[in-house]
Amino acid sequence: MPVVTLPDGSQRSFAQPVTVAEVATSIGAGLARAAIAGRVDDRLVDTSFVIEGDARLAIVTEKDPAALDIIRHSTAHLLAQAVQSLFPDAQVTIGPVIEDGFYYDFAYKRPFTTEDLAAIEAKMREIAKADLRVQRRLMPRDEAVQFFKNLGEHYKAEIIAAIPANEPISLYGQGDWVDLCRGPHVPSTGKLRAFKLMKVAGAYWRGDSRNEMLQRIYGTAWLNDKDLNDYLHRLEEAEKRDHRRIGRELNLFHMQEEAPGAVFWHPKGWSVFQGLIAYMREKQNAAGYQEVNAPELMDATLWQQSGHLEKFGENMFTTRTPDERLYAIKPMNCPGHVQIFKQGLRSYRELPLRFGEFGKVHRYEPSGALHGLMRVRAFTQDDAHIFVTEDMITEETVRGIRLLLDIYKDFGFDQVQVKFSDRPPKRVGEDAIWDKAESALIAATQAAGVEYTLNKGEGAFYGPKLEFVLKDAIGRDWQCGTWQVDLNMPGRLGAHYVDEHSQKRTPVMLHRAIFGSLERFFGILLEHHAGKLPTWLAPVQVVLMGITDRQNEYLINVAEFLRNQGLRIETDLRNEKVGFKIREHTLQRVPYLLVAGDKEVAANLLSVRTRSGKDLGTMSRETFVERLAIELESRGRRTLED
RNA sequence: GCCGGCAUAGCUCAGUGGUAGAGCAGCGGUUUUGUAAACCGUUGGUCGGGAGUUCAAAUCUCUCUGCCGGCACCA
Repeated sequence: MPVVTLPDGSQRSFAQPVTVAEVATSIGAGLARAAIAGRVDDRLVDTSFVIEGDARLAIVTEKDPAALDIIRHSTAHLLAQAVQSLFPDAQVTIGPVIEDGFYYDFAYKRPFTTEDLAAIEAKMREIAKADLRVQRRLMPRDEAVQFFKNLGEHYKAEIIAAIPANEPISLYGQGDWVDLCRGPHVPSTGKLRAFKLMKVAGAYWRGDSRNEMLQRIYGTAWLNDKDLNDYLHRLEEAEKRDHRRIGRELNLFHMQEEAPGAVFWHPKGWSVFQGLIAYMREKQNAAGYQEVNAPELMDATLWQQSGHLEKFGENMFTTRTPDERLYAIKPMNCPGHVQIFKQGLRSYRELPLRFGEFGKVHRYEPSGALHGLMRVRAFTQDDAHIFVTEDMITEETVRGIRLLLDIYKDFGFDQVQVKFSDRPPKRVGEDAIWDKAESALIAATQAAGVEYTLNKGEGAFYGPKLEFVLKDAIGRDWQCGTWQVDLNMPGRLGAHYVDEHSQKRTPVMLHRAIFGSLERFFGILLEHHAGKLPTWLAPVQVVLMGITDRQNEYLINVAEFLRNQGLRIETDLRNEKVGFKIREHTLQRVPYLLVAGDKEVAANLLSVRTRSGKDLGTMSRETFVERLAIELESRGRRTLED
């Protein structure tokens, strides 16, 4: 006699065990039709789930946040059924839900083509339309292994064989097709309406590059067509933000075949790049850092000593010179900074000693990893190494974290997530040293009052690290900053200081980067702002233009004035209509367009227009400069529009 | 690195074995113009590199390079 308690507190009793679907029907036909799954005592189940005893039950409809995942999961099954219907000897493997959709990996004798994809999608619609019932059944594990082996599904059999023998396996069937799955699923394929297959790609079996490559089909699925179309629209918008496209359109930089993974900075791009460096230099100087510069090319023996050649060698560029010496191009700045530290006898009184470098490093990245500015082989780091005593780790880390978060705020990144990465499998140094380094970093992080998540085994080969992840305007995560505690490298490279008892001690080295790679940070900024860089960074801040050539003299005069105020300005005196000029400079994302016609000249004013198309009216050149100064000083927190 | 796709004018792209095209940009001219595209004319290509098949290759084959989407990698 199960008594079912509904979310509103009302209770219904039944004479015998009932299914979720039956309870829904007893409440109303509309609810029964809308039911996607059930939540029995907070556990998600199918609508066919049988409630044996007293339980709390919520009918999961589209309004429930869990509905979308269930639909995506069921759509993955629909995909697999369609593939096996069209390609019977394709084997299924796994098909999980991912952000915005799902994928399913198949083993097949040949890669799927885009034509196959269209056919598969058509088949999916056909099956969805047939509204097949989705049925769950249980099978003992060993029987399930045999069942899938008999079907020729060796991957599936392998997955099941890894499940403990006493756990029964649930199988889901729709029509004549069946798959292993934990569930829950929609009650019938007709519930799946808004979906689209996106792309095919290779993916390694079990995510291991030593294994064979499977065919992965990606799809997206939503509650309705509107959500689906919104999603497709979002993708288009994201593509318009692509930094590679903006970089070309705004003439910021280019890359070419002869220099894979390296950037040719054009004047405008380099202006922004220099702006980033100038900003960081100012912040670092104020925070007690000293800027240094170390060689890009150093003898391989030094890199052997540091451990880089052994642990990092496959990512390093080396060069053999005519005198038969082997040099390595630096992939990191730390060994160079240790050399600077080692010059002369260091005293504990000098610590903390903070060395910063805008160091250009080269790393041989796998060709398939290269991606615009986001993943390059030659890049500039805002890299610093802080030499401290063990006692200083906490205080210095607290200061460092504060500086990092402060700087991110200036760029409009208020949401920063922190990850703690502990010892990786490939590392130098004794475990006892790692124990010490990890606990010191955790203690310091806690002292800074920062929440963090654990990133197991992802530390640097010489020490644990904190990673700072920024969220951009369209919700994507970007790992930028890093803070690392290193109890290994200084000792390996023979760095010492003399303590208050005249004892030689090995310093602790804290590695730090805030932008990370300036190239990458530049790319993130471009995408975050969709090319509309804040005025303080914009390569051209103001363009002056006239209506006819009668205003030229006036404009040249104003231009000189603005330039003398330190603004980056251009004049556009071309024989073009003002609408045409406005269009061009707006597309170039120039923050402010100043227009002068005969009226403005007569009144000694300027008509001010923003790149977002807003008309700010006319004002004098002095007022414009004054108001712009507020925007520049506040780093865009207050603009002319405010 | 692995799987797949792509590579034609500065950019975006047509061109499925038979004389390389369009729009925009550029250049020359006309136009003196009021807040997101004035008009006319015109230059521009070893069709990514190399090899092969063919009477004939942008087009078919092989190979190299790069890029794009994933996977792996991101020390």
